Amino acid sequence: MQRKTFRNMQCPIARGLERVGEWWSMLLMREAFYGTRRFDDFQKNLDIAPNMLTRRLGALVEEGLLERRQYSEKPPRYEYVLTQCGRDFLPVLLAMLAWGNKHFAPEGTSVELLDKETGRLVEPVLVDGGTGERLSLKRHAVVPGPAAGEGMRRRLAAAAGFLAAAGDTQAENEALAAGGAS
Amino acid sequence: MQRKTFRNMQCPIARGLERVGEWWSMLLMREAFYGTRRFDDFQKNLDIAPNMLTRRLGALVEEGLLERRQYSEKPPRYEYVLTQCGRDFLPVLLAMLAWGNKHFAPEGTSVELLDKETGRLVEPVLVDGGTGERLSLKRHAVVPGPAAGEGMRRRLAAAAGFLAAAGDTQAENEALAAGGAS
DNA sequence: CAGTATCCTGTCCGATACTG
DNA sequence: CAGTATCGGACAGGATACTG
Repeated sequence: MQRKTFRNMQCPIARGLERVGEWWSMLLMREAFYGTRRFDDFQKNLDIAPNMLTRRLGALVEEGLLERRQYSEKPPRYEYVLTQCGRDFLPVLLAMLAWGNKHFAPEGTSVELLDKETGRLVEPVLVDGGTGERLSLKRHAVVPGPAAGEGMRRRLAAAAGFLAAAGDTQAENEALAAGGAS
Repeated sequence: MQRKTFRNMQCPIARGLERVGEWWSMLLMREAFYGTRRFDDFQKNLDIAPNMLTRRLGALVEEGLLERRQYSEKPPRYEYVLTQCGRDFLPVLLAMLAWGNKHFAPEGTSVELLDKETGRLVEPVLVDGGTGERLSLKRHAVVPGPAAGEGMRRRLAAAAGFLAAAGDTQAENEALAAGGAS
């Protein structure tokens, strides 16, 4: 019973983790966004063993993040391209990128986001698409959705109380808004 | 030599993964944001074995995401609270939440984000804090930073070419902007 | 309540060799 | 070029018992 399966859990984060929780999965996704499509390129760029690559690639295909597409008849050749679901994963990657840059690059950043129009560096921030407001613990809360079970409702009720309270303190107040490099 | 260490890699995503890549780490962080501070509460809420909890909690403390704080003299009692670095991780969690809700909740969502002022659901979106523009493959690019080595520069040069090209296609054009539930 | 101490197992991952 | 086939090791994770 090595690992519990999170699939049946209500938490969307756990469900997401179920698909990209393996060590290589997110790195493979990063590569896919960099434009890598071929087995061989994945292997060279990531320095991953071929059998592992086969497994992870296969898993991502099965989960619907990548699509295995034949691009040559003879010899038969396949490439791996992002599906819509896979493309929607990009924000997670960019949030990770921002976080990594902010906290784990003491000697300076190696990868950055650039606004090609202004030529300035991008500061990735999470906002509400509807209002444009930065997500903040003061204004926003985590609430149960329509499919939430009884247990989840109780959990979130407790959490909501905390989040509201936390919003009152200055430190935690700012926390939610800060997405990346200050 | 079980797993390669990503610590020395230039990629900020890999570096981040090094801290929260274990299965339980992100779930522990989620719990911390829900307000869980005590060992026992983590255990009950996550249904995790106590030895594993000790290990993961200790790792997160060591990585600087959590702080172990004594809140009682006698008997000595400790609690685990988010550090600044830990709080800055929230955007990643929320991006995951949005992605999970969008793609892996066929029977409806169980956890949602609410704007307490308007009473409307939040649509988490990643934007450039400077310009307020949604991140898009058309307008934004990944570029090497000051600390990028030669290898990284070459990699990103190739990637930038692809991303620019991808920005021309409609599907991939929209992809970057969509953070969560449409 | 907040862990520590053991023991066990699954599997993630690495290394290497081989194929159409 | 794009994988498949084996083999092994390390460790994440589980179960359970025990302590101040």
